[in-house]
Amino acid sequence: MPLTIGQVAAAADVNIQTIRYYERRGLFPTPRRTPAGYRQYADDAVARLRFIKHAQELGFSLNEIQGLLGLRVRHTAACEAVERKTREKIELVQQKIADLRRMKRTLERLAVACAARRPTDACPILEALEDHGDVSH
Amino acid sequence: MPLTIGQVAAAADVNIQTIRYYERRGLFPTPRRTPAGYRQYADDAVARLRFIKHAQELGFSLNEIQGLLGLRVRHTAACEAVERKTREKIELVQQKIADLRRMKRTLERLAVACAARRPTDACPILEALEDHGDVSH
DNA sequence: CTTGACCATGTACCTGGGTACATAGTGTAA
DNA sequence: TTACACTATGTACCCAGGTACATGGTCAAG
Repeated sequence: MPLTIGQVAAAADVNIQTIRYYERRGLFPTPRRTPAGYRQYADDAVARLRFIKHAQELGFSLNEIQGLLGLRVRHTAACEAVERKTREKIELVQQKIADLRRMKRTLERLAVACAARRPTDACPILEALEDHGDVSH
Repeated sequence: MPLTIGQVAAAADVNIQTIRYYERRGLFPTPRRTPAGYRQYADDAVARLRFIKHAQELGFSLNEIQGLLGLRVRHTAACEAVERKTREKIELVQQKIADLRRMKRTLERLAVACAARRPTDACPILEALEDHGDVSH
């Protein structure tokens, strides 16, 4: 027995508007309608929303997720492509981690300099940020 | 001798529109004008833009940067506040790194499962994403 | 004195990922 | 049958951080 959009939204803990937004974006297939025009969903709609949310948590954009969902059509044949995309995403995530670590080291260096200042010194953090030199790399 | 907005933009490698945008946002003081209405900047405008860019690279939003710039008014007195904000930002960055590491571990687990699949299996990555279980944590 | 590069303003547009609101139709339970 | 919750559509709005465009004034060189 089919679900209404509200039931799907509640089950997946998502805003109704978000489902319609996904439909417009092409992330969600256009569902069957009741004679009155109400959208009718099967249970797999909830699974699809969960898929999208999980993939988002893993750092995939909606466009990327759309690609992943598109690959699902022919399951076995697509698995290699999905794995390739996953490995590409791992690379990106690793790069982000490296950037943030660099950022963190710089911030720590600045905080330490600040803590070590003599009372009347100018703020070393602000000066470092103004510096012409390469603060962040 | 004062600089035009175009000279400042070129020196800091920033779009002219961006400088006016910063002015609207309150990140940039309203500069003196020539009789014809042209903005006139001193050299420190370039330093200010570099400050903003460096701080952005370090993960500060424009609102946060506005706060930092505001603190510059009374230099020595503000240093402690700047240090505090910097340490808060370090915490946030550390949190982001931890999130990304978690994300990376999950992606790696999925990629490995995918590589180990038998030819006719369904794709374990897609199944894991659909799963009701906790994929990302 | 005209041409072209620069500057001014205001407004609209962009990406990403939605959310909100107005207005109208529907379904159901007391 | 009337009240209320739910759904439909279309449109506008939100955040951040800008970018682009239209229209007009200014300045310096030739």
